[in-house]
Amino acid sequence: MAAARKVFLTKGMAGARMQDIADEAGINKALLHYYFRNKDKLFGMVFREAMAGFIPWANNVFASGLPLFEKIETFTREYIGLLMDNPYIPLFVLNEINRQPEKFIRKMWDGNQPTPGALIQQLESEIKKGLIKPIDPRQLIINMISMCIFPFVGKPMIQLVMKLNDAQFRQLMEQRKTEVAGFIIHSIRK
Amino acid sequence: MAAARKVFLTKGMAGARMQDIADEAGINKALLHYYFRNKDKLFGMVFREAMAGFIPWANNVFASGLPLFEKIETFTREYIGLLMDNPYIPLFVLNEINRQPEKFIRKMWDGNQPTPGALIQQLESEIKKGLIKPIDPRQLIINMISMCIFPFVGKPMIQLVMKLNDAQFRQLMEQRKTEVAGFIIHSIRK
DNA sequence: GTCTATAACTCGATAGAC
DNA sequence: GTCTATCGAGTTATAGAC
Repeated sequence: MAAARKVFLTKGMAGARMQDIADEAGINKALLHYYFRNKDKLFGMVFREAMAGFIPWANNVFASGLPLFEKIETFTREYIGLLMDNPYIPLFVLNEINRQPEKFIRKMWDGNQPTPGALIQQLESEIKKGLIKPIDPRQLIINMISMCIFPFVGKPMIQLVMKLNDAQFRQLMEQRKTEVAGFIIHSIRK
Repeated sequence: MAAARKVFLTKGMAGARMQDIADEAGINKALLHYYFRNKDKLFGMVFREAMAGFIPWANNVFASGLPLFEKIETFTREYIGLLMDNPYIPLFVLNEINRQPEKFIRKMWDGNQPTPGALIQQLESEIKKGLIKPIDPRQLIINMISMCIFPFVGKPMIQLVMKLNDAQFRQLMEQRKTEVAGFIIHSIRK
């Protein structure tokens, strides 16, 4: 499974070879098929595992009883931390969802959906009370998620354009753990 | 070329088949090879064309003499507009850069790089003068690009979670053309 | 469980007729 | 230029010995 994770995450479903995975695991193709039956099943396991590591976690933060600003700080800080440890997951997941939307909805979408509903209600409530500037809650959530995830999807491009080595990129992401929340809060605070 | 564009953009290099492209174009594989020699050359043309539509354009806006806030408004509004017309480009490009970084730098990186240098200097200057709140210019640029591009990379996920059909998603993006700049400017204005 | 050998199939690419 | 037919490499998957 560790070998499959590594190969699928970096090469995607279409680009990965069972031989690559077998080599990575130090076994041969036949044994790999013996364990996992076929490529589709193995891929499905890796994919579901990748989603499972993020969605329930995000739901917990969204549905937590934290005050708005603390919730935003917690989400961005911990989400970016999670992505620093799993930088290939976003591109992998987004890719496969885009390439096979029907299959994804049919087979992978198992009631464990991300539900930003609680956060949307919280935002609407605070706007109503006049505590923060008016903004479409959906736009704010898209902004927050974008700023957390995109740097990892665009990592090679960012490193190239800004001339950063891996250590420098890592430092920039470390900085983002607090910067992103600050950026959002500055924008909506009255 | 139109057929190749369509197939490569949606399926990627590894997932695309010459047969798919031939079918899409209404010809056969042999003729496709006759025109473009091989898959790699055809892919290269599509890829370079995809990059060429965005990078020189971004450079022009970055290097334009516009005042800071107008520059941000122009960039976000027009970039999102461009992406609404070419929604598959970002995931396609980011994917191939991630999968083959060496090949990309060697063959595709032809001196036509995006150069946010002018915008970085402008931000540093305005911060020094005390006209906007202090912020790392690199983080701000990453934030801006993230909020423009990510919604298109994550489109199927967003539509699923927020229960939006294509028309509703389009409307949300139309709204973003002004919302994103407003969000940024609120955050850095003193 | 683990291996070698190979079947069955897909896909890029070419040969050669028209 | 355009087609049919086919080659040859690479890939998933299985058969069968140990």
